[in-house]
Amino acid sequence: MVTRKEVALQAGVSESTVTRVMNGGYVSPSVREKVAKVIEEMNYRPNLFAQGLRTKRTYQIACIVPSIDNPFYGEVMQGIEEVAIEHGYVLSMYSSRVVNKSPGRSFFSGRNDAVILLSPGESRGWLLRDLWEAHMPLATFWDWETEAPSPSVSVDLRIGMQAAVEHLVSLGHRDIGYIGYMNPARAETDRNPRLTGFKESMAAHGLRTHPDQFQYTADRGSLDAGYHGVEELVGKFPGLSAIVTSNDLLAFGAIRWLEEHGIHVPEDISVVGCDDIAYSALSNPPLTTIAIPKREVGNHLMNLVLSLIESRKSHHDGSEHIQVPIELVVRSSTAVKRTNTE
Amino acid sequence: MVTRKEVALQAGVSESTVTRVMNGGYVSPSVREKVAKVIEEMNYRPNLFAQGLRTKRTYQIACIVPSIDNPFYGEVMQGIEEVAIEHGYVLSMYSSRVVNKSPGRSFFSGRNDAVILLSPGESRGWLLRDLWEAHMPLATFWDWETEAPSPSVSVDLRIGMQAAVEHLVSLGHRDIGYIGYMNPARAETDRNPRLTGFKESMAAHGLRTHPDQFQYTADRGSLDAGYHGVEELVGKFPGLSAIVTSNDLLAFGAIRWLEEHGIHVPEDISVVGCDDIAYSALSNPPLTTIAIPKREVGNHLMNLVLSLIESRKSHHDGSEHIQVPIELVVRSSTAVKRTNTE
DNA sequence: GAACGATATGAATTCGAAATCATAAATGCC
DNA sequence: GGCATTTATGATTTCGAATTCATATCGTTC
Repeated sequence: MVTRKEVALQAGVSESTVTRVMNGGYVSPSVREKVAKVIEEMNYRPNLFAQGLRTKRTYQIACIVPSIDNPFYGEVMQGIEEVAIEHGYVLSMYSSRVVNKSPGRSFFSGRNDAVILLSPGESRGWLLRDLWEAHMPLATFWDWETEAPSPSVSVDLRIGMQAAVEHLVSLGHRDIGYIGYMNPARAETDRNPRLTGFKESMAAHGLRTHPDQFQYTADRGSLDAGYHGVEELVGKFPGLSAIVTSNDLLAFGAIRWLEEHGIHVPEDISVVGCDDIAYSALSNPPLTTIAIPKREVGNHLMNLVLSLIESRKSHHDGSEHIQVPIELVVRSSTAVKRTNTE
Repeated sequence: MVTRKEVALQAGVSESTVTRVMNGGYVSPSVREKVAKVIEEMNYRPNLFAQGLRTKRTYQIACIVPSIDNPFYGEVMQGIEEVAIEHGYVLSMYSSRVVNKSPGRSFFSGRNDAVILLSPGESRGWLLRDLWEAHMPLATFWDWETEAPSPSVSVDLRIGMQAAVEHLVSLGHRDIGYIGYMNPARAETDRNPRLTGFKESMAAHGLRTHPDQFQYTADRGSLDAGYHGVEELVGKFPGLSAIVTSNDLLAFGAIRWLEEHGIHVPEDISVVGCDDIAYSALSNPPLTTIAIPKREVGNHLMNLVLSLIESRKSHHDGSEHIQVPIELVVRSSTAVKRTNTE
C-alpha cells in the first residue's frame, strides 16, 4: 500500500504538504497541481487506521438489526442508507444474533462513529447499556412510545391496532383473534403495544375477549409461526371471523394454513397484518395491514445520529424523540362478515 | 477511553506487560492476575485503530449485496454470518448501490480484511478491478459457471432452468413464457444463464420460441416488475399456459396480476419461480421454484475468504471454485395443462 | 527600508497499540 | 559454582496520518 511518505518523496515535497493538498491548507497552485498528479498516479489512499487513530472518526456507522432476512428491516435500512450516503458515511449492518454471540462485547466502539439500534428489545440486555457507557452516539427505533435515553424514532402501534380493530368492527366482526410475537422473557402486556392496543380497542368497542382468542409465538416475524399459529388458534377458538396479526409475515403464514384448509380469506375469515412490507401489496390476496413508513423511519434515524456526531455529543442529554405516524391500509384480506348459515 | 498506558500505570507495570497479559507471552501468574483485574475494573478495550495500524487486521469482513431488502441475499448472508462468527469475525454489509455512489472508491480496503461480492454483475465495473488491484482477499458468488479470477461459489442456473422446463413439459405445457431480469447494459444472452438455459431447454424439447414469449425487466427482484411483466406478456402472447420467471419475487408479482384478472394459478396458468426464498413455501399458492441452497452458499463463501486470509494470500493464484447443486422444488403453482375448450 | 501580516512550506510531536530489542532474575547443567 | 538457558519484565521503535510548531518568502504600509 502506498503511503503519504512515498508520495511526498516522489513529488519532492514534505509529507505535510501532501496532507495539505488532501485536506486543505496553504498550498501554492503549482505545487498543489504537481502533488495532486502524483497522488492520482500512485493511486494514493490514506490509511484509515492511521487516520482514525488521530481523528477518532471512521465515517462508518453501525446498524444492528434483529435479523437480516426480514424485509421490514431491509426497508428501514434503505432509508438509513439514503441519508448516510448523502453525507459521506458508510453503513455497516450487523445482526443482533451476531452481536449477542460476539466475544468482544462492544465491538462497534472504535469501528463505528455511531450505532443505530433497531428494536433494541431483541438484543441482549447489556448491549444498550454497553453502548451507553461507552458514550457511543446512538439512536434507536422502538415500536412503542418510549422514554428511551437516546434519541429515538418510534411508532405508536397501539393507535395502529385501534385502527385495525375499528376497521374490522365496522365490517361486522366481533369475534376477532390475535396472533402475535411475544418475547418469552416478558410478561404478556409488558411493552407489547400491539397486544395492548388490541385489547384496549376490543374493550373500547364493548367486546369481551377470552384467553383462547390469543395465540403467542416466540418466533418473531416467521411465516411458519403464522402457519402453526392459526392452526392452534382456530382449534381452540373456532368461532373467529377475523384475525389480527402482529406482523405481515405471520399473516401470510396464517393465510396459507387457512387456504389449505378450505377457509378462504377474506370470504370466511378476514386477516389484517402489520408493517406493510413490500410484498404485502401484491400478495394473494393483497393484505390489509398497518403501514409503517419504513423508509421515513430510516431517514429520521440517520439524521438523528448525524446531528449527534456533528455536535460531538453522545446521548447523555435532552434526547430528541420523533414519533412517526402510521395508518391502516385497507386492501383485500378483509371483508364484511359473512352472515349466512354455518 | 481508557488506554493501555493508564492500565499500566494503575497496575504498576509497564505497557508491554499489559499487552502480554492480553495477547499472551511470559507473565508470572501473580502479575497476570493483578493486571487482569485492573483491566476488568477499568473496562479496558484496546483501540482498534491503533491495533489495526500495527497488525493490518480488522476482523471485519465486508459483504456487498445488490439490495439489502431482497430476502434472497438475506438468507445467503445468514450463511456467511454463521461461519464468520465462529471464527471471531464481524460481518459488515454494504449495498452495492451505496458502494457505487460512494466517493472514495475502495473504501473497504483498510476497513475490512476481505470482501465477499454477491452477484458482482450488479456493481459498477471498476469495483471488482479495484479490489483486485488492491490485492484485497475476495470471494464472489455468481449465478453461472464462471472463470472468475477470485475464489468463487456458483450455481448453475442453466441446469435449474432445464429442470423447470422439463417439469412443465411433462405436465403437457408447450407454450411457455419467460419473465426475467436483464441487465440493460448487456446483450440478451450474454451471461444470462437463466435465459440461456430456458431457451436451450425449450429447443431441446423441440419447442420453437417466439420473441413475444419473452418479457424482460431491468428491475431485478421486484414484485412490481413481475406484476407489470405478465400484463405485457399475456398481452402480446395470449396463448400461454405456463410461465417461468427468473426469480420468486417476479413470480409473486405475476401471480397477483393473473389472479386479479381472473386467471387462476395453477388451474389456468402454471408459474415457476427461481431462488426459493423463505416465503415461497407458504405463499398462496405455494410456489414451484428452483431452489438455491442459500445458507450453504454463504457458508462456502465465508470459508473461502477465511482460507485466503489465513494464508495471507489474495486471489492471485489458483482460485478455488465451488459449484453448489440446485434442484427444482415442485409445489402448487404448477399443474397439468388444461385441455378443456377455451 | 524597517516592520508586520499573509502566504507557503518543512520539521517535530502525537494518537495507542504491537513488535523488537534490551536487561534482570531464576533455573538448569556439568 | 560458574555459565548457558529460561523466564519475566521494561524500554524503544514502528505503523501512517493529523496536528502543532517553526521557519522562510513575499507583499504592504508608513
